[in-house]
Amino acid sequence: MSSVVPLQDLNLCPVSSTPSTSTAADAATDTALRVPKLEPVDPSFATYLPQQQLQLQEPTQDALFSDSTPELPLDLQNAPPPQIPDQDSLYSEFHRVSELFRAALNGDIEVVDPDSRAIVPVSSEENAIVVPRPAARKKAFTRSGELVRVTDMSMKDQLLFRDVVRRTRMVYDVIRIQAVVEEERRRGENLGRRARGDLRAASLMRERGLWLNRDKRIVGSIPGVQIGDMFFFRMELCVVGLHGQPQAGIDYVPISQSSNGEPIATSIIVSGGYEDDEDAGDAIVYTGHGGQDKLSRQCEHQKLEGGNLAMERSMHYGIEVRVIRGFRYEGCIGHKVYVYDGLYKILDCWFDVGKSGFGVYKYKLLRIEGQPELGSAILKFAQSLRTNLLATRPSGYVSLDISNKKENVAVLLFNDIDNDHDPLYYEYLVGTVFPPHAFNQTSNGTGCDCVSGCIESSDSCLCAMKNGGEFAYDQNGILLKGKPVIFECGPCCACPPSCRNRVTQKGLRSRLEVFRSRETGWGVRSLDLIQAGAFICEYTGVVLTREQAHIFTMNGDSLIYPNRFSERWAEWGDLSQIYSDYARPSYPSIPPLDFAMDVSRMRNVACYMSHSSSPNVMVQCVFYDHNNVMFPHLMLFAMENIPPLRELSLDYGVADEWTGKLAICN
DNA sequence: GATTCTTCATAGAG
DNA sequence: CCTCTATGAAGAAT
Repeated sequence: MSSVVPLQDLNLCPVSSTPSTSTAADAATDTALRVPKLEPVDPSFATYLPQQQLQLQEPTQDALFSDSTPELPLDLQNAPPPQIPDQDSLYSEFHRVSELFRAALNGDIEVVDPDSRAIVPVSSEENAIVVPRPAARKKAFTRSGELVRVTDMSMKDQLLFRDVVRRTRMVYDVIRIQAVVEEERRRGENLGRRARGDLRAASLMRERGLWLNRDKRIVGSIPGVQIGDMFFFRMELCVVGLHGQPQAGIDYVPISQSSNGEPIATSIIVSGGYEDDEDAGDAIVYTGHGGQDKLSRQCEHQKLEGGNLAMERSMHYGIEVRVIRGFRYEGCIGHKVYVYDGLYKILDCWFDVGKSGFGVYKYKLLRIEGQPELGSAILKFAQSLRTNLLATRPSGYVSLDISNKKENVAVLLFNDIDNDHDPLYYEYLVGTVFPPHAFNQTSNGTGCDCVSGCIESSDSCLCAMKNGGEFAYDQNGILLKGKPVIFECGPCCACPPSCRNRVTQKGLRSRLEVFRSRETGWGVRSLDLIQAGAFICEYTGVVLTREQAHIFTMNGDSLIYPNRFSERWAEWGDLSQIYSDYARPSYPSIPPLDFAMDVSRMRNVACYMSHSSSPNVMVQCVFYDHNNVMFPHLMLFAMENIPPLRELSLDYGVADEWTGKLAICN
């Protein structure tokens, strides 16, 4: 069970800032010692929790946002008083998300605390006439200043919050990408400033009350955000609640909202914006803000105010700070990536003369021990692997390409824990082998005739029509929306290979590595950062019809049954609840998958992926070389940003004790 | 409350 | 590569 530790009484008991090697949990205990009035966890919370979990057991994207979603009432000041008991001690973010789901699932909308930005009923007439006043909105959207620390998360809680965060980020990403696509479609291919999808997504989600963790100011880790998680935009950090400032480097509770009149820092971004920073990973010397001109040149002395004072106060009270690092990163959208690196203690603070000759405040931070490995260090390590593999990791590589150049990117085989070389003994299968009659359909001859490339705005592209009048991918090959099936352009199309509607047929793009682990046997990870919605690889095998599978002599568990994969694509990209006027085209569907795949002799990377009930990879059915709806390609896409060297996982859709991978590969 | 100020963004142009 | 500029949004301060 989770509990919330209020920090509001911290002014009563200042604490000397001794260097600490404690963990976050220890830190909570420290606070408990310091704060005489530690509020007990609300008993009602205990009964609340299981209910919450029940609510979330069958979450669908549709359920997340009901049609009757959230228009805020015009005048929040006159709104009825909150009906929520014990609002102070309840972890209200938990509550708010629960209410979203409850309302969406039952259609039964309750009045909830308007300050929590949960669903509030509004009559339809009001809704129709009124444009909400900005002022009213502003008030409703302000962040709380109440400091809490979330401790004692059970495994169930962690999975729950992980899922909430994952889906929130998925919505953010999809709005962001679609905003850019729409903007381009509207303007045609004309020049002009590109739409800021990152801003658009954030503001839209803000209107809908979908920003997380605004009801409390969380000290320490954010539920559902893991060390090493990667983000491409500062606004996304705001949406998740990891760092609430869209530009500023220090996030803090301001004096005006602080219970004791002192500002308290909760998170910082280390992004190289100040020349006096010194970043050694576990230890950081961080520069305060201020004193810069418009060109980011230090031109005057910094003052001990705002975030600078907040940092000093956090040090004084021994409050840990989240650290997010920003890097330039080629090959990703925006060319910048932000990595959550965990919690740091502020050990020291002093006023120093910076390189510019002007005075700056400096803060010595040390990473709290006992946390998972530094995400940014892994990123750098992976970068080094990509440029100089064997120098970086001299031993452990069993093969530098198990595909034998069949894939356009080498697939590595790594094992540094035992002598198992198993994956070497299978023939590498780049594409699924379908039975010959799969290609004998009359519909095979259909393709589009967009000689100069497919443009979906024109009605002439047959392939766009087949996909419900739109393409499945953006210009970077990112999946916009999961569908029962996707038709890419194929050999019968007149469009060039550069056509936007050809993605999975081009094969691997990221450097994958099959690796041996003590926990999960063989697994798969990537040396490259994989963006959410990106194509990863096909799940290949030799297709057997039901009859063939039946007479097949082998043990049935060694076959892959594609209809068992859980249909995660349905969670990806459905925004019909965000845009109320969103026209949902009717997508073609296909009959239930009725074939098995033999991977006993020929296989590719995919079958080494581990099973997870909260996977980061999903299956999407795709056609490109034939149109026989009985036999789609099983294409794997990233469901979230997958950091380099993090294990890929699939929901095989079976009971946890049965994993396809284990049955097949071990 | 409304307005001003600040800010370790972003995208594109030169 | 770099440097510069326009646009932008949130939150803190006033």
